[in-house]
Amino acid sequence: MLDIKFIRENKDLIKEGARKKHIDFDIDALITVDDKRREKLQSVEAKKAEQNTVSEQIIHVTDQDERQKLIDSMRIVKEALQKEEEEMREIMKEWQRLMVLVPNLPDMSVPEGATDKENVPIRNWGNIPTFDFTPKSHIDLMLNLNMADFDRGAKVSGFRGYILKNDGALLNFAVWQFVTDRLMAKGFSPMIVPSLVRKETLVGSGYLPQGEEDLYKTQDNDYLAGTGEVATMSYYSDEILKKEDLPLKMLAFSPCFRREAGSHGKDTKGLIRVHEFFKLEQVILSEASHQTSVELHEMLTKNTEEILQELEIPYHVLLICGGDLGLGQVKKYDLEAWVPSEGAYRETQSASYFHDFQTRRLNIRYRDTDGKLKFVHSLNNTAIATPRILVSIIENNQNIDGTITIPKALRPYLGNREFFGK
RNA sequence: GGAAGAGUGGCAGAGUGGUCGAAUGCACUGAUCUCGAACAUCAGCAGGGGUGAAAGCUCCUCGUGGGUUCAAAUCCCACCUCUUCCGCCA
Repeated sequence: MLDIKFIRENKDLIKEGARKKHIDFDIDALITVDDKRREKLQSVEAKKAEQNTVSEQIIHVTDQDERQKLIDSMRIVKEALQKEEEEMREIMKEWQRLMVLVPNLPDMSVPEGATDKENVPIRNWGNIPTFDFTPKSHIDLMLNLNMADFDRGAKVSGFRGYILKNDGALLNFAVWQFVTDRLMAKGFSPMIVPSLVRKETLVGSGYLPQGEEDLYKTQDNDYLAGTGEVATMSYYSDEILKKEDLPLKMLAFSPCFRREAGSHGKDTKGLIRVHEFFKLEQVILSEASHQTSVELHEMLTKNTEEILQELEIPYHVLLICGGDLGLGQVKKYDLEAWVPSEGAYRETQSASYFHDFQTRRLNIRYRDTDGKLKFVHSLNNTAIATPRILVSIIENNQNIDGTITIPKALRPYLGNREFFGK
């Protein structure tokens, strides 16, 4: 959500931003509704002011006739006021509906483009492995080594179900612990946050009402969140933070649930796209400064790159184009890891910043040195998502005999073994 | 699942129909005192909106949303959250 004053004063910027994001938004319709809102507001307030003034008189008037006359006159004002307030409610409904559709402004450095095809690769790391044999998919590799079970996963859990077992389970634990250690060393506080959240929590973080389709809902009208960001951002909602505590760096672990409603037929096998997965998410709340947001965004991206580098996974970084940005995002980098069986990079991490777009709705503020309350800035980036990242770890490190070389960084977490399958 | 109670400013806590945006204390800020600090004394100190160049004027907010009333923190209804007790369970 943006500030209506800012919107009114920067109509052209908003228009240009929406164009760049390829979001169809009629700003003039919003301005028209806002004009109505202001007009009605003034009229309502004038009546209330009258009501307050006369109420004051009623208290002090001793003459009973005079008093009754005042009360009668207020009865008329009251009726008119009730009618106008009803009109105001209607206006506000429309106003709010439009306000949550206003896209945040993309950064200058965001490239033009309509779809993910126009995202711009800005750097590569690592050498794509060449195999003198036909590389197997993680599905075959894991089945052969008894690290996973997909048939029984589907039997138990349904479509896209999976079970990690033995070294597959241990590898997952190792990845979590490794990433947690690295980010704690960079000042992130580890947290385990709920996936089962209230509707208000999702509305506050902007995943509802738009994202209803992709969320699981319980019979108590709670939801299963698709990312730990939801609970983590809401953690400080309606609070005033201390400036000296900023930036708050959180590393949130949570199970994540996605219905994948729009992805039927995509990635139907294996661990790439599943309904239930786990994520360690970096979330930052910082002072309200564009410069700080930019610096922290680069830092978040670097953190994740370092993790992939230590895991020895070839990846590239994409600068996301306007049309592929979310409503609130100012700028986003996606990291994609190499998947040999597909001969392609697949998205594993995503780093964005929002300025105060999220925190305005969540009402997270701090008192700045000038004494004013300001909305904090928010940023987030995946630290690691499992089991998807296991795909790249396993496939890139496979050997001709079907064994898997364990990346050095993970060995301390796996009893200093060098291989799976030996 | 059953029963009872509670939600007021950054925090604690008073306030049961009009003089209440709200006593008091703590915290915080400034001044005085001091070589400096602590102590003490004095003063200031909720958030948001409208209008205005500004000073100012004005509206809203006592968990949330409705209602009663000329008038609601205060009365009524619904919902949310928390606490305590009983039951059940890990």
